[in-house]
Amino acid sequence: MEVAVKPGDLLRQADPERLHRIRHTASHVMAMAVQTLFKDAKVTIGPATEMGFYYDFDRGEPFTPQDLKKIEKEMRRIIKANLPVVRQEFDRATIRAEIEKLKEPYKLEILAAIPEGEVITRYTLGDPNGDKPFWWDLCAGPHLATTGEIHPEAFALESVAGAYWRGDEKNAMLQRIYGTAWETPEQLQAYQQQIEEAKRRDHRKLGKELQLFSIQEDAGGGLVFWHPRGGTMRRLIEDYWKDMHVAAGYELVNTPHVANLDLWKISGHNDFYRESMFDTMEVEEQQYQLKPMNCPFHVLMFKDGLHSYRELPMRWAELGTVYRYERSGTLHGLMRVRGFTQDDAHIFCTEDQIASEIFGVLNLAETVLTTFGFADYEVNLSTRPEKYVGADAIWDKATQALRQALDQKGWVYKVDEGGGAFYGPKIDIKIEDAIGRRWQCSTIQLDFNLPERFDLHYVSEDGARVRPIMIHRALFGSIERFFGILIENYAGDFPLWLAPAQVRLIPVTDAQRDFAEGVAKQMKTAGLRAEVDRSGDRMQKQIRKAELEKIPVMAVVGAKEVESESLSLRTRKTGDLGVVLVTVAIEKMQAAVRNRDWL
RNA sequence: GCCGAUGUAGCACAGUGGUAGUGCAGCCGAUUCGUAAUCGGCAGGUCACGAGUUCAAAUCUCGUCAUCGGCUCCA
Repeated sequence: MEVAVKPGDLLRQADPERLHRIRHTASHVMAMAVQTLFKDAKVTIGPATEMGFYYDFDRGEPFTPQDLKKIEKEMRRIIKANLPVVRQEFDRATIRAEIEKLKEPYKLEILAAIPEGEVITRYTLGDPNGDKPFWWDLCAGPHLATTGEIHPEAFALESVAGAYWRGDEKNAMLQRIYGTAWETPEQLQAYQQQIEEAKRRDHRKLGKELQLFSIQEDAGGGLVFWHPRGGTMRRLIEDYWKDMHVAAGYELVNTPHVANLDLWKISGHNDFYRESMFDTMEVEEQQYQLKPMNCPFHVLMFKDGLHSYRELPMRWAELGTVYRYERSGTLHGLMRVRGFTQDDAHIFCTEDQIASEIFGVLNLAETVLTTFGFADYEVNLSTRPEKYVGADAIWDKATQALRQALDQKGWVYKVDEGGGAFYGPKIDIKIEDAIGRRWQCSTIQLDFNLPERFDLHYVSEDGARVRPIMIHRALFGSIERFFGILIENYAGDFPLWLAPAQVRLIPVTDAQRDFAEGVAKQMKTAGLRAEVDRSGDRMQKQIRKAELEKIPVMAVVGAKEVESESLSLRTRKTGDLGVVLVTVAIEKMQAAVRNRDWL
């Protein structure tokens, strides 16, 4: 189901610079409106965002949806009054006195945070000397020239939410009001359409409707149940993943879900990752830990035996299920859960092998992601942070190797200087879905820490014991999350090879039931997932049900079809395909599955 | 975890102090039908859970759990 007008196209026409001014000014207009209506509200900050703006207020009571309507109305009044927006420069002492007059404690904090020597500016709405309304905020700008430049029908207040002052949960909880603003009402509409589209694709909604998975209160939050249809899809995804990895020179391994806490002490996780771990459990007076990561297990396996340089690189892959404590408020469908399966792999190699191994991972990532319809990536390389372990020389060499691999791949990438983990540099890949949202899935991370902590080594050509390089990588990130992204990307309309039920056989009357069952059996033998509608409903109803279940192919069987050993095919993608022989229908579907295409 | 909202049948929702309702789905019966809903009947809920207020609680209060929108964090 394609959207008639692609909202994204309309939104891309917008001028980013002007949008920024509109939103920033809208946030000031909102703050003015709030302080007009609610005298006790203290202002804090109110920036423009990617899709709109927000402003945080300190106020005893939270705002209600009714308040938002009032605020919107007041904003329209301010816009219609067409107040001038004036930038004024101030010296620190004068502006401090002005802020003190207004009794705005947060603004004083903001002022104190402005470095010496920087120009201090305020923006006023309205004329300070006239009798028109007047309001101002300490702000770097930029803004529109007048409030009237905001189109009164191209903005909307969206929601209220709590937010911490300066994003720190130790600070006071402020009341944030989110809004959106655009150049034209058409753009606003397109934006709202896009939100509707995202809602339509919501994996939580589709997951329930299509009976793919559930998360059950009785079991606890963040724990996923894969129902038969979702389970079928997971099997397909995992089988594909395994085949690709074996083909790419990986070996598949399996490791336990719990281990002695001592292991996590050696790995360091018990210190720096404790707050994300489930509590320990006691077994025969020993402490055991549910695993939050797979890496220490693979390290232990590497340690179990002496390795020659001739064995390297060793590539060990595992669909490893890990458990992490996530705070209840952060759980979100499949995207953020407490138990999930990483498509993990660890590569142990020599320093000289880094570049070629990374290149191999990039190629594999591209192959795998493209298969699921993701061909556009945003790639980031993160380099050495302030605090780190490992020698400078190896950091430099490794970072250089990552660059070399990316250049060889020919991918455009951004460098996040100092954004790497303390134990090594990394490459992150974000994929873009069908409606332009970006998701971080793949990550490739060098680790100079674990080999050191576990004292890993291999025997080199000259008989010396050498520390191997450890590369940690995941392509999907987590199967659960990737599945959620897949559902939203395809809006539940999966390509034939992934669809949990590929073809629904629809007998026109009960007289065709046996024939349909026979065809279904034939299809199953041919490796297709076929089902017969045994409800006895009218054909129209059967078609409707299959459409709502988003089954890609419907095969209607009436008296004529039985007579000619054929099927009347109808697909979700292209509609009526006409009558074809059963054998031909099977071949067509098999071909579509092979090509990972729709029918 | 924090701020706010929500939790009624498998699903979508109505019900604001007086014994719990509608549609779809399910089951039974009739219908045997040609590309998105045939008709009739039946059954299904200690109103998330626990406490309290009240003669009386889905409805009011408190607590717990879960979900939703954010904050923070992240696969």
